[in-house]
Amino acid sequence: MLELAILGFLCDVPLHGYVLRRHIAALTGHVRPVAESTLYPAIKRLEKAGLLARTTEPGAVAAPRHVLTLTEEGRQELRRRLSEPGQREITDENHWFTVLAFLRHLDDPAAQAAVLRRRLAFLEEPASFFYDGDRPLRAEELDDPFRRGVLTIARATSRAELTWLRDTLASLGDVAR
Amino acid sequence: MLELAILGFLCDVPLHGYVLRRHIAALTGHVRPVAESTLYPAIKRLEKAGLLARTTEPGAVAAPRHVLTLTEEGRQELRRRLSEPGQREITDENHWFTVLAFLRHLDDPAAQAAVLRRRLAFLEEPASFFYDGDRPLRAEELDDPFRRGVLTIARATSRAELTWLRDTLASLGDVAR
DNA sequence: GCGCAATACATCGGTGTCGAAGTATGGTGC
DNA sequence: GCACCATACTTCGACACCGATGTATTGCGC
Repeated sequence: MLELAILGFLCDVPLHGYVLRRHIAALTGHVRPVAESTLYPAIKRLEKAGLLARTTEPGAVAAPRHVLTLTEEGRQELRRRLSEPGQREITDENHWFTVLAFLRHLDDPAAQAAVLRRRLAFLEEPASFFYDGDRPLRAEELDDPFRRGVLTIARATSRAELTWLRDTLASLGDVAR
Repeated sequence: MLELAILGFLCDVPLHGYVLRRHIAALTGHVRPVAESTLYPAIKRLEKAGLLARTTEPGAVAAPRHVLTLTEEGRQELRRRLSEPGQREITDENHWFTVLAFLRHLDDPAAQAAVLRRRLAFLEEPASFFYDGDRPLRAEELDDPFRRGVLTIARATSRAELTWLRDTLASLGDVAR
């Protein structure tokens, strides 16, 4: 998720670590802050893997800055991660939103639609948080107001996302089935 | 989050690891599966900390089962974690839902309301995923349909949750301010 | 009688993440 | 002139988490 965000931001324009950090903080920071000591090693990993290159510039205001540029391999890897996301990227909203934030970098509408369809399939299968044996419980069946809240909120999210997914798939020229 | 779920489930009734695993899978598994090799060490941690006790029973169907019971310290720790959740528990929906799933174990309505108010405060402060400088961008201002989706979905979730939060706070006898 | 799934738990190496602290520079307030 | 903050990046130890693999038992289908 973090690596995807790094690749995604650098795909637009070269950045140095500090600005990248602020970009990532804006994207996911209010929900899940990223520590500096997580970001910089992640950058190193990606650099070591040849996905991004670093050129040192004298710091405009402070310490020397490492301007990071996505390599061609990095660009390919970004497209690979976007077109073949892991299951966690599909099911976990935090990860999913990161995929969505950069999905435009996948220039093939069919490939974009394929990713959206995976999320659609996930949302369409009946799943709950609370069960009576194997039977998913509906909000109305719960006494607990807090658990009822979970289902109420999840349902609202799901509904909004299903609508958006179907609309967007249609506008991508995807044939509904 | 995992530890909270373990404590929460065991607060109701003693369970052995395998059943606990299925309970947790039902609660959060469709979004974020928990590996066996994560659950059992977590159980050991909690046991070592004196939060739960283990009694070995001959397995009804297979290997001997370790029936886990929450100790009095465990019960206190659960209440502590519920009444003073970390910031991540408030901001990250995955964690927040786990808190909500067990918030009823906090028997004081005022304490429950205090937790809900923290989430309310978080949702009420203006935050986006995408910015133009410091100014949060609205869905309508985005060209990217996928980023627009993120904002659309997040807004729907936020709206539903705010409604639910205010209703529930009112029914808990909490005075709106 | 054999394979296979489900039950039930344990171990282990690799790695991602975090908190805390450290280094260094330049600008601002007092 | 000095503290303090923002910029910009690094190092380190601790540890939660994961995938793979192992062990053992019971019950089912064929």
